[in-house]
Amino acid sequence: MAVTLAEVAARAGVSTATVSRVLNGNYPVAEGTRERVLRAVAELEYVVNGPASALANASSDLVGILVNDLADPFFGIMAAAAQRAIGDPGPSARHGGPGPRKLAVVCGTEGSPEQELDCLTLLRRQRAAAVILTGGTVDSAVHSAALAERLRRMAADGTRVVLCGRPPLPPAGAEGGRDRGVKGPEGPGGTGSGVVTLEFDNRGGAQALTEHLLELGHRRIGYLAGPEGRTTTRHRLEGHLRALHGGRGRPGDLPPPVAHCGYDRASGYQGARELLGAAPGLTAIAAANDAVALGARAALRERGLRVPEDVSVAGFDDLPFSADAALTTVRLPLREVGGWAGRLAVGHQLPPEGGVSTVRAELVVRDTTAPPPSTPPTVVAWADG
Amino acid sequence: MAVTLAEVAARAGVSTATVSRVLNGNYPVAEGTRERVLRAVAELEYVVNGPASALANASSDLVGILVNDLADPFFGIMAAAAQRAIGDPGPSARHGGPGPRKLAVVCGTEGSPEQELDCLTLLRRQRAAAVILTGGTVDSAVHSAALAERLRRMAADGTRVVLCGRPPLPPAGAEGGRDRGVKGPEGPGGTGSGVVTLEFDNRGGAQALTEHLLELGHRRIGYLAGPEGRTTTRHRLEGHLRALHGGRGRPGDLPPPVAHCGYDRASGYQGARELLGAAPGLTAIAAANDAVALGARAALRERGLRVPEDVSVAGFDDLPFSADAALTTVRLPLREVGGWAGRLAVGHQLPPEGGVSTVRAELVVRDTTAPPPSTPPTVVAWADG
DNA sequence: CTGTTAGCGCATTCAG
DNA sequence: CTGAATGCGCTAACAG
Repeated sequence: MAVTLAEVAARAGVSTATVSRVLNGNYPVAEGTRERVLRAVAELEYVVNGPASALANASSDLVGILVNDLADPFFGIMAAAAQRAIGDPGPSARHGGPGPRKLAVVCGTEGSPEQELDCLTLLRRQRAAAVILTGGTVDSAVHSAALAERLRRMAADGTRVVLCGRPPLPPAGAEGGRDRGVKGPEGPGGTGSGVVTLEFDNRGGAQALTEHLLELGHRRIGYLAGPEGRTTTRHRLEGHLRALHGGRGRPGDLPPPVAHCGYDRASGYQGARELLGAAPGLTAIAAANDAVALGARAALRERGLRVPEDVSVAGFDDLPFSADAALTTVRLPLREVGGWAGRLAVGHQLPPEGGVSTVRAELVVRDTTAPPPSTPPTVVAWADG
Repeated sequence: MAVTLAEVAARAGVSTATVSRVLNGNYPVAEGTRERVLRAVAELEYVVNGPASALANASSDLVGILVNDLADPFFGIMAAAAQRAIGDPGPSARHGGPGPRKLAVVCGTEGSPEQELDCLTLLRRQRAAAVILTGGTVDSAVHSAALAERLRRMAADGTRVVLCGRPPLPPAGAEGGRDRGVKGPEGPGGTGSGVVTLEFDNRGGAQALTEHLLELGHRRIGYLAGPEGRTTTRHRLEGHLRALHGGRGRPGDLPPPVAHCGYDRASGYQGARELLGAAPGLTAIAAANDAVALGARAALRERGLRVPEDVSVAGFDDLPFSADAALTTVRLPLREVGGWAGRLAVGHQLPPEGGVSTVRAELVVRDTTAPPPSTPPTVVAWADG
């Protein structure tokens, strides 16, 4: 059904071994022979059979990138950067040959642990060379133990595993299953498991943001957290609370107003309405991400509140549209980290010491935050229930 | 390095063939045997070797989804829907077994023909079961001929090919290369090439939108087209011009104000400034997509123009954030079409008659369009050059 | 119902 | 430098 190595060999008047050698460029071949082979390849429009090749040398050239939400630019940006880095020939492009370029593929998991595991299984089947898991995950001990187990096994089998924007795996701990005799040459030592982690400093970023709000003079700050039970949500919330309790702005006795919602704009809109209903005196709202912040801002404006004159609003991530909206937020170098993850996945770059690196988040102050009004803002009733 | 079928067979006390049979569930196996095998599989945590399997039956369970921009929700939404449809067991899930679930992977091409071709090569190598190409492409005869050639070859080799939100392939035409003897059993007849197309009615949508503007009374309508040389850009622009020239609103002698820009929000912001500079009397701006429209709106507001009181603004696509922004736009059922494409790719659904289906675009009127002001809007100077 | 036997297309020893 | 031979892990005929 498709041209094979043998046909090329026949056309070039050589053996399959020779063709294989020129194609892989990892073995000396006479120039003349080489040319004839290349010509035959071109004429026949030969394309290597990936599966056969993968079978023969026990590994494919495919790298999986797992994302929680394909439609969210937060993931899109990282995935695109990682993919670009992976497609890149890399520094080791010594031979003129095209080299074994990898195919980076992204899979959406909808943030569900089950789908994440499923996806890993499918990639494992394909003997993927590496997998990159992006973004936070469900904040559950059993899930993370299962996932860690699985990831460690893959790493031990030679698949490179990189966590990107996700906390490190929990320690091997607990029921460390029997070693099934199979004990191949343990891969790169280093971090104990071969899994490398590029973690975001979500706590630090959120803390810095809330501190900024406190410094401006805000004392009653609402927080729109993301969906409950996710690591990113929790870490950012922790940072927020730490700022509240640690800084000068001890906000009295009232518990800090917090509402959970989704990570999308519509959720932010809804969440802001709840928050205002429950805690009317707010002069600022910090959100778990930019989309939520923008939704909140829309809700505020609808209620007749000006941003930032009456109420300040801030987000997290600094996605492209946030700059355009002049949103105060916390910048995460998504593109850079994605590229880094990609390079790690294909071995173009060495992992950080200890296998874990924490990526700093940087406060970006723009136009949606300002000192609170001297008199509490006037609030009109909602248009509807 | 990994558990193989043979090991499972040994553990279960059966032959490899039997194990293969229970795993594929496509052949009768005694209940007792079946159980033993399944147990062995579980105990050994066996995972099929994809490449080996693909090699043995000349096709893998992988489906490629090509998108122009991973970070753009326009593609994200379609890709996510397609992926979901592909992961779905489908209507033919007769056996309780997990069945041959497909792995849908998305690859970003940055809209570049070269990368698109590269990506197809890599997928071809993997013997992908199907590929879905989403979104418009470069509007060049040579590129589309090359791509068509390639796609037809893949289709002939048994790969299912579906075009999603992209115009149909040009006819086999011109230099229809010699048939290299290889003439496998021609796939599904129908459209001649086996390539199925789900096309968006970009012209019709754009036309309807501009007609809406004309009906409101606008006579001087600016158009923010997307990047030059792309099919989507051209089709939408054509629809706009058709409305202008065909309808009641013959806009006098002046050529319609059109500016090209990128597909992102920042481009829309920039483009709107250009447009206003070149054609000051505008009372409405139609944009190639929602992101551009929102960028334009930001530029207008910055200039002190109210939307829609002074100037109307409209987009295209109806992405989620547009509803929240109350943007008048043209709705494309991205999720639905993506799902459809996914089902076509895995054969869960039959292709449309003739292999081509045009998906209607629907005008969605919201709050950013209104009749033009009775007196031309007052325009203040830009803050900077 | 189940075991045996061939390849699938390629990379790689091992000889020349 | 090159060719012949072997096996990767699995599926698909064929026998039993």
